[in-house]
Amino acid sequence: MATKVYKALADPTRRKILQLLRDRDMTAGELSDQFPFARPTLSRHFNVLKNADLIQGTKLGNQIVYRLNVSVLEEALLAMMQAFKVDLSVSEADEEPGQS
Amino acid sequence: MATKVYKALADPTRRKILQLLRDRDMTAGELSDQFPFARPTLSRHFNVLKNADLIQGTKLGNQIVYRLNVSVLEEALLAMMQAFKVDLSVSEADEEPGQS
DNA sequence: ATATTATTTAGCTTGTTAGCTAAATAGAAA
DNA sequence: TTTCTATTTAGCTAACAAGCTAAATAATAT
Repeated sequence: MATKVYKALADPTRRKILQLLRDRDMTAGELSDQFPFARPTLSRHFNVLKNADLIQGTKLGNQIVYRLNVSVLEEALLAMMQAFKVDLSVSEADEEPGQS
Repeated sequence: MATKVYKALADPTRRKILQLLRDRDMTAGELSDQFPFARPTLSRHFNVLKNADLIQGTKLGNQIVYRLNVSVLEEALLAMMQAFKVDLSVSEADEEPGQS
């Protein structure tokens, strides 16, 4: 997975944007209203997320509707787990056999 | 989960350190030898990872042995998945019922 | 005590990031 | 066409991050 994704996730504002989009598509303005920052600031955050391919924007008349790229996010997290060899499977049936 | 962890993961050098420690504990020097950077640079990376509680260092005589905090890493990734409502469970048995 | 080795801390430099305001673009409404 | 609204782009500043070298610390070996 690209460093771009990790970098994109490193900012709390961007993480919250992703979480908001997890629930529904939102326009740039709607998203911006959730934050205490100026619009251009949010606009740049959108751009970072777009460059990481985590969201995509579609022009709809006057405004831009942003949508989460769910599959990209999922694959990113999966790749992360593989990179660190973290196994989050459910069953804990068998213990590692040790000398006892 | 704290922003510290996300920030710590945002740097490729630090990610590689974690991966190396995934296999075995290593001294600061051993780790440094894997990278084309000066020791003090690596030292600061160790510190960032320590502050995120992802690794821990133990003085052993002359040197410092770094060890991965596996459980912290695992919980971090789990929290990440929950934060983004990503479900990586195995079964894909049932499809979402759609109008057809 | 002195020197050697391993590591960190301090201080500097350069590049990046995240905030801001002002200006540009683009579509919708009048 | 003029105005209004939504959003982005441009350009600025301050803070942060990551690299470096030189110096400090701490343990080991001579």
